[in-house]
Amino acid sequence: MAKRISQSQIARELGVSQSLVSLVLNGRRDGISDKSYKEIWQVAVANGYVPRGMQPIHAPGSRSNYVGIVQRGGLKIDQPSNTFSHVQQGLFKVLQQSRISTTFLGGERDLNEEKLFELLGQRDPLQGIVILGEVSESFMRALGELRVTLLNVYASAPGLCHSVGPNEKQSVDQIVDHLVELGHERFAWLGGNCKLGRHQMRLNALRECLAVRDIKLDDKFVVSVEKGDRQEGFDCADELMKRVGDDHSQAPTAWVSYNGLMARGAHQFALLRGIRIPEEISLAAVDRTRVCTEIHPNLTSASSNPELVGMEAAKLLCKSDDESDKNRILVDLVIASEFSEGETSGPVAG
Amino acid sequence: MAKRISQSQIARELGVSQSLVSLVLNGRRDGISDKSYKEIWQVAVANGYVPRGMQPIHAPGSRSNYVGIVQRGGLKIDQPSNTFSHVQQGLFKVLQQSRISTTFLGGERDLNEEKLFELLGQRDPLQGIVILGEVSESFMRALGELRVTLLNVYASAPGLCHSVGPNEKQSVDQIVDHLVELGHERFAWLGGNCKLGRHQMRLNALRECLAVRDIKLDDKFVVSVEKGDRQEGFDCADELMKRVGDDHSQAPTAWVSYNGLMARGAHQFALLRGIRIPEEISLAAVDRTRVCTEIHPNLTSASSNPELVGMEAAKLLCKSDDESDKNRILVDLVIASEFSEGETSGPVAG
DNA sequence: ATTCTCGTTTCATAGTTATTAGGTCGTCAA
DNA sequence: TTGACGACCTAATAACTATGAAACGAGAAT
Repeated sequence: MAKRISQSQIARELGVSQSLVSLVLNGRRDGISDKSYKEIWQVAVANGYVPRGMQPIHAPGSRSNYVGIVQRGGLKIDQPSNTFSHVQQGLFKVLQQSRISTTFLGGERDLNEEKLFELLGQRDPLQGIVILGEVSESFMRALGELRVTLLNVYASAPGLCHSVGPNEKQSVDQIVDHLVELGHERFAWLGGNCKLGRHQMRLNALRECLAVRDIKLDDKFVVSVEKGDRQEGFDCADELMKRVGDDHSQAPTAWVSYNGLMARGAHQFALLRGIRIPEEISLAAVDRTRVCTEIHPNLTSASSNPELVGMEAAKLLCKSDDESDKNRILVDLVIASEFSEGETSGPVAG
Repeated sequence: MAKRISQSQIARELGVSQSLVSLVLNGRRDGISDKSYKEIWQVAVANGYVPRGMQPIHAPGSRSNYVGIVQRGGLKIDQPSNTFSHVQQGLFKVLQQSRISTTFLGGERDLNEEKLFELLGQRDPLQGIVILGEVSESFMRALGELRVTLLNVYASAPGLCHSVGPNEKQSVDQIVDHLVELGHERFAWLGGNCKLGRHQMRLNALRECLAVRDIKLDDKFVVSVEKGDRQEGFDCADELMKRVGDDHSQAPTAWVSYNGLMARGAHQFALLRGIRIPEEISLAAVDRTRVCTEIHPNLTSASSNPELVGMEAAKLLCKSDDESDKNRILVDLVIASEFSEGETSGPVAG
């Protein structure tokens, strides 16, 4: 580690006295020329001068004023209508009671190890960082280098940090239960974000929940695409109907979609094609965000309440420093799923 | 001003040596008992010990590490699909280059003067605060007490702070121009957030733009409601069609909506009722957010790009301290509007 | 009991920073 | 020319902090 620079060195470099440097760096302005003031600060900062006596970064268990937020790659701040904005709302609700505020650090793509250090090096330490969604392991390790409590929501990084997530199995089970009770036996899957583990979890859960009830999910009616927005829901429904073709006897009567946004897209597709929901097709989504109820018809849906996910995450972060460092026990919370019957599901036709 | 406390005083208070205090406050952990470490930090912080050599606050043109964000009442973080998330994206884009991050302070409702002081009293000062939307003057004054640069987007508080906003007149003019060119002469307004000045500005702009072209906006076809979300668009369209009644001869052929969300709601209403867009009705929105293009049909729309609004706001904040305090000149920026022809507008029927 | 070891703390002092009284150098008016 | 003044800066030194070597004390090993 290079030796720290001293005020005297700064003074020598500029040909002034150490006294002057001291005065300037402590903010004295009267009786000091603007030129000196600026030059001295400039040299001080450029040479990485740091104050003596205390490095606030090392303060233990001091509640910091900030919690950082990092998003998985592929998301930008301006596409938030999904789950994560609810998570943030939950975080905010709890954290504001401790006068902690949340700060957005960036997305997986915007950040690398170097940038993270730059970003966090100089300011007061964060209470923790919440990672929204699934990020690469290398990225997670880079975050780990920061020696800050990490917490991953809607994804887990086993062994690397805490996590809070939804109960996918239960959500899908609630949906299937409801649809089977209505008489549905032929299901379709409208899948999005298919590269994410989350998609696989939901689809697998669907297969298993159907299997338990002696129903097989026909691969022909499993449509999955890369993203998970409204348009993708529309496209999936389109593709699904193409696969169904003219033989309607075996066509699925219940569509389960990866999330609420896609369900809305699929619903719009149905409206355009004159497919009546819920009379002909029942539509349900694994979701519990605002999109389910933002407009009629409300979506039949089940998932863990993302606001609760955020609230639990916040509680975990607030607690984390009481015991902290020693007992590095990682917590994985699974939030219970809630089911809501909407206007997009009904008894099977005929 | 009270005299600053020294390491030796901390040491005396705890009955340890100054050396130990020095080691601890510089973050040394090996060979130091946890008890000492915590006690020393605790006393140091409690007594307001500050490091020597430099007070970064006084650095000239020192950028703070944070910009605060405050939302108008009536919005929560989890209902962001609208304009402001784009604004935040723009802020982020520019600010991250200066290693500044944004931090959410709360909504107009969550905050009062006292809370603001609590929130900001102890941490390093903010580079500035961005106020999203229209807030009460008393709230704005409370913010003013913080002695931080303020900037209002999508609203202006004349004489109190900077502002950056869209060019409503131009947006509406572009829309009207486009629709009139297509032959439309009978217009309807689907208005939302009617209590906000923004709504009035847009509606007035529409009246004026039509007047210039010798078209009168029939008050019968001006529908305005309190909120401005998808459902409200649906409801407005519903109400509008009720007012049209059976006499279709004078029915409006062009619907202009307050924003994109409401246009989507109105579009869904049209789909349900079998009203064909754009064949029977042309639909346009004052908007430039993702909602315009998130799914087909793209909306015909015009407005200032909210991301640009955010970017300009960020630039203003970064600049604001170079000259800063002395010349307290308030800036009001108006961002040019962009028009985009979508799939929801077409030549008038007949 | 003695010696060793290890974790913790202090001593002693070199290295840095704060502060006050005073110096230098233009400028301006008598 | 002179001296008063103000803006800017430094010398000198008091005050504070950092750090390697040494000390201390509680077990563990001999």
